[in-house]
Amino acid sequence: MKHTYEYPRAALTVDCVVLGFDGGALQVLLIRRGLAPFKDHWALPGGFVRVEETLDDAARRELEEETGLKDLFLEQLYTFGTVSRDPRERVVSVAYYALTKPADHTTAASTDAAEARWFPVSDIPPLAFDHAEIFAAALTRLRGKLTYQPVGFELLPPKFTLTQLQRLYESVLGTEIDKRNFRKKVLSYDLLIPLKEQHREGPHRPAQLFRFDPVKYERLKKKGFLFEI
Amino acid sequence: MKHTYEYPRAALTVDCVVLGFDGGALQVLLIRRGLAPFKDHWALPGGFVRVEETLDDAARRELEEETGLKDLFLEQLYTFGTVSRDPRERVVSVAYYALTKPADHTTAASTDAAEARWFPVSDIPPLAFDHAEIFAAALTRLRGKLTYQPVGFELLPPKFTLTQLQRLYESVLGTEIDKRNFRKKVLSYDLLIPLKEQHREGPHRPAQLFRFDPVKYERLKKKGFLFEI
DNA sequence: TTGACTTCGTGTGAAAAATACACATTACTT
DNA sequence: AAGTAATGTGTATTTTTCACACGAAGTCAA
Repeated sequence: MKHTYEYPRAALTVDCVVLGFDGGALQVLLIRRGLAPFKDHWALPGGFVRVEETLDDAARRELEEETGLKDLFLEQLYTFGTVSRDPRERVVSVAYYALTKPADHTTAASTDAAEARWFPVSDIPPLAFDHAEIFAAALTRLRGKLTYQPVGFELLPPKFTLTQLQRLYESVLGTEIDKRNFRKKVLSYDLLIPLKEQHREGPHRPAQLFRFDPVKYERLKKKGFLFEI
Repeated sequence: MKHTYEYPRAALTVDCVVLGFDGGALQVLLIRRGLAPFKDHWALPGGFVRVEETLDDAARRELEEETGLKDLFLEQLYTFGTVSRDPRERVVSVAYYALTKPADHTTAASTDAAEARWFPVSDIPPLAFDHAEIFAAALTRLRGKLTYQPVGFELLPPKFTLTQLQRLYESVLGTEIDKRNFRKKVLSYDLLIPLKEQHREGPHRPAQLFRFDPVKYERLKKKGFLFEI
């Protein structure tokens, strides 16, 4: 069936920058394109927006179809509308970025329709279309967001140690942070709940596990609270 | 001429939230719709994106066509893609927000194709489509941006007094700021150049005029500088 | 069992930044 | 010349940020 309009229309797509943290470095999930243009190049997962679904729905659908990931933190980033960003025709892409917890990673790896792979953000291959630009925007956004909103927890498992949290901040922001000052600060917000469990690993003192308290955060946010590191 | 595609496509529009400051309150520029749907309702200026122009270009073109404003600070805000936001058909709108200096205001008033009017943001009429939501997003963005980037100058004339700048911050952020502390802080950034002129008005001491130094700001920004109030 | 090793967990003092606060100055008006 | 109205300025206090070192708890191997 054909669809006809009085004026030419751009095609509308969504593209997702999926970020994860493996404990050491920030990673991004890329898929290898099976079709032209940019066949066999690495690209961000994404695809066309259907006419009866919202943009958010489209992003979640494409993400699940192409990577198997679902129920993750997802936020609109920016809309890219350069005229020739797609060599075939005018395509406007609404970019999203998503944050995944390590538990989700395996899910992603298993559901391999097209090839999907994690790359450390410091070392990614050339990307199709203007995806390098979109990726850079996502990274900038994450860095900005991390310093004034508690999104870091989206990248960690539900139970985590303060050292893991600090490593995450250090590796995303590219800075070194003093351990005592960092702990003092994050604990002062009273948003981390110490669990009865400890994290044992290696021949050394085990670490206290915490979980994030999103309910308390929502309450604080309504009063105009900012989570700053 | 007709344009046919294999799958149905959403129409793509831009909408602009144009904000101005008249010295007392923040204002938004609205136009009255001449056509259905929402005929005679107030709405944000905007219109369809042409297939051969970028999103930014479309926003600037529509703004000039509908309000006569050009060369203003313009930034993409968010893309609104709810399925039924337009009762006619699927329309996805890329929203922008723009900041105007008072000098531009008159230009806007004169170029009256459709009726355009400034409204204080605290008292706007019911808006067409989901424009109230877009407007709210723009206001939130401006408030956020004002506190960590020097965008306030985009809302003031090229030469302004520190009191005018303070009034702007107070009225956008909805807070009262101590005069001495405010002046100390903004001057400490060394981004305001005192002019040889003074602003005389009324039976009282005249005020020193300043202008913003965007060149110095760009230099500082590259070194990772944040303008915080 | 003891000592070596490794990461965890904690407090204080100094420096910098944010905040609270009041009055003389300058011009215009009558 | 006196009244009025907004401009312009400094200091003391509190809060926040920053720099910095060592004992505790566990594993492993001799």
